[in-house]
Amino acid sequence: MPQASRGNRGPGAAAENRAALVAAAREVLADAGFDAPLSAVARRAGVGQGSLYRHFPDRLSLALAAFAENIAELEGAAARQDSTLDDLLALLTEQAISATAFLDMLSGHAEDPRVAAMSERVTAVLAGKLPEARRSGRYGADVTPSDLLMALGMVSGLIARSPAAERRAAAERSWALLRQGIQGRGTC
Amino acid sequence: MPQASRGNRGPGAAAENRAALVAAAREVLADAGFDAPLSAVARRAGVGQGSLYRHFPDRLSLALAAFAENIAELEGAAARQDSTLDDLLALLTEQAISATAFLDMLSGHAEDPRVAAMSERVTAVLAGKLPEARRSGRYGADVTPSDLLMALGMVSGLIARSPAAERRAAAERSWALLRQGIQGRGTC
Amino acid sequence: MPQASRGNRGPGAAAENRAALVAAAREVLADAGFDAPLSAVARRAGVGQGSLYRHFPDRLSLALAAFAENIAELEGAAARQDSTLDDLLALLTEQAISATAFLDMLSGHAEDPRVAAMSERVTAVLAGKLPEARRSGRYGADVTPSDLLMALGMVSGLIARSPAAERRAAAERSWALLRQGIQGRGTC
Amino acid sequence: MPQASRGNRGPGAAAENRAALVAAAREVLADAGFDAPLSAVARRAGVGQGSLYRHFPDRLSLALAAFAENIAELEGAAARQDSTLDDLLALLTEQAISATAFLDMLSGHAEDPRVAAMSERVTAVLAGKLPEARRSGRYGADVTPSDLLMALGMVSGLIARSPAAERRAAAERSWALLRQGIQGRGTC
DNA sequence: AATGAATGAGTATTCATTCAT
DNA sequence: CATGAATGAATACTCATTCAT
Repeated sequence: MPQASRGNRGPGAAAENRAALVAAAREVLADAGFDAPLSAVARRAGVGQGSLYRHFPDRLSLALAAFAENIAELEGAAARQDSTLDDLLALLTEQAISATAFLDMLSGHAEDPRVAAMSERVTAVLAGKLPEARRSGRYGADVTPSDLLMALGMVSGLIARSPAAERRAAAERSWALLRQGIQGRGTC
Repeated sequence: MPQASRGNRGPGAAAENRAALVAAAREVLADAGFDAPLSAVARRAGVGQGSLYRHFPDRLSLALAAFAENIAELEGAAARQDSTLDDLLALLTEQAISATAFLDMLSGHAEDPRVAAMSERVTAVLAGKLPEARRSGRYGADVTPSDLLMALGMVSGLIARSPAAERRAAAERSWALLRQGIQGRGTC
Repeated sequence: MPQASRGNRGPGAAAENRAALVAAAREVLADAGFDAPLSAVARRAGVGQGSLYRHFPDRLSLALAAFAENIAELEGAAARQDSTLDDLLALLTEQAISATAFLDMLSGHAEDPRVAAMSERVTAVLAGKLPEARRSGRYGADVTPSDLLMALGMVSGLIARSPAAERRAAAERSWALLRQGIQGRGTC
Repeated sequence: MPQASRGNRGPGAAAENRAALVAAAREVLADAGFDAPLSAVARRAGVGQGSLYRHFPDRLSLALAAFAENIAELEGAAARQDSTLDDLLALLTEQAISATAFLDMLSGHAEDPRVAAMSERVTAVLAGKLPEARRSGRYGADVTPSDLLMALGMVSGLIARSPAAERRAAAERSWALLRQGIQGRGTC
């Protein structure tokens, strides 16, 4: 819902504007995907186009800011001793369900150093929980953190193309498949 | 390479035009993805924009026609007695590598009945080879044809976001993961 | 004065539109210079933006079309047996007075092959009259057609920065200087 | 190279800011021409936009300040007894080569009284050297200081539209033409 | 008086879609 | 039924100018 123009509220509004832009970007990117019109973000933030470009000179920098919160949440979860790799993947999946654009960005712009850094943070977090997860037997010895990131990208891509109502189900089905593998467990 | 305009060749050219549009769509959608400008298709086909819309009232109907050939090829392969499920998945993966738009369409527009019908044909083909594949031990007992289609969609989504040069590698990595599963095979 | 929208008048309007665009471009470029907004041209022509871009994919192609008439007029004048080099330069000066953008384009975009071709045509026309002009004693033996084009560019540049009311006077003063030279004629 | 922001240095910084703006304007106008973005000037000066507008309410007043140094240099050169008119024109030409915007401003905004005053100073300087120059025979009896200023404007205009690498050559060719005149020297 | 952010109008360009011939 | 042009909405991006602090 576009805010009414609030006039020039001066430099003091900078932080407020930035926050409004980030919040608006979260919503707009969630709704319309990574390629959503930036003008829509400015409009929803109740902020002039110019301010958007001042704070975020390109789409990627806006998206990175919008999803910084996702990373923070993830790292926060990882910091809790009792959290497992499964928990983190579940969290990331929830994030993907509410905004596909997040993991889409990670998979789709790997060449950008800022995106690479963000991917790295995700990878690091997953890597931290992997040894224990392997011990639990739920993760194979040869699964790497990078495999997990790729899997997340695949799940996210699938979600992105599912109608909103079916996203959770799609996520579950795809994780089930990824866990078990097509070959299934040997009958032994 | 855009065809030179062939002038107004009159009503008799209908079939020819349709074929040219389909061929052009294959190329353009492969190059520029599912969202490629339709004008580019008409241009490459050497056909007026109006004719494109007459034959194919919307993007989806054009894409369906463009990829009908993929399905035909797939069914042809399935008809050969000695072809295995692995062969068919390999073929579909090759198709995805050369034109991501194909499987993207199947995953991304499942609500359209024509797309659903096409998905159905793919599913049917896979289903036909599945029992034997299970017997070979390479596919788990609980894997459904629909799982396979979903997996294809996931692979295709991943490919779509990879730079062209890395697509084959991405496809291989993702299939490896999907086959084996994250849990790996039990040690038994 | 912007025309009211005339709706989609169909392909038959193509030539009419093109002509309207060229005419509008002549006026707009004359008024606002070579960098005038293209949207103003479309508006004045009473034509959609898209049509403008269809006919003229870039600014230069529009300007070239707009000033093709200038060249034609020049070549027409040159074709008359009794016309002199002075006449042609006077004509070009008049053209520059009514639309600086013409010669500005020739001086300022020499790298474009289409512009180069147009400059070439001007040069050729001047070259044709130069021998006789030299015999008349009004042009030095060492003056080349390219010198003349450069001189035209200088005059045009001067005109461009003069207020409209003073353009003719500026043109006259500058030609006087260029003819006579700063050193003046020796007293002999 | 843009200066790092120096923070709010308070009212005392006024003179310093002004100087920084002038210096920045010299560089930016030289690089990007008279129409360069003013924001670029403020940025390079390391000064807020507001300060720029406070010191220089419009583009012209900034440009005038920026080029005051050119005038000073010119008057300094003129003050040396052994300097000739040729020297001064050479100096002005060098100035035009390094920053077209200077003479462009003089030719293009003659209606502004401040610009007129600056032109007047240039004219006066040239006028001072003209009698002697005439005696040397290199300048005709009827050449006025105002002619010289006009010639400078023409040369500058030509330079402005030449690629940077060709500016010196263009200046030389055009001065050659202006000196000699199109008619050349009579054979007498 | 300095700062630096806010604003929004303006411009280029693209493309889906319609329509006269 | 083909043609190809017309249309205009949409979008990215830039900058001059104003203004709260």
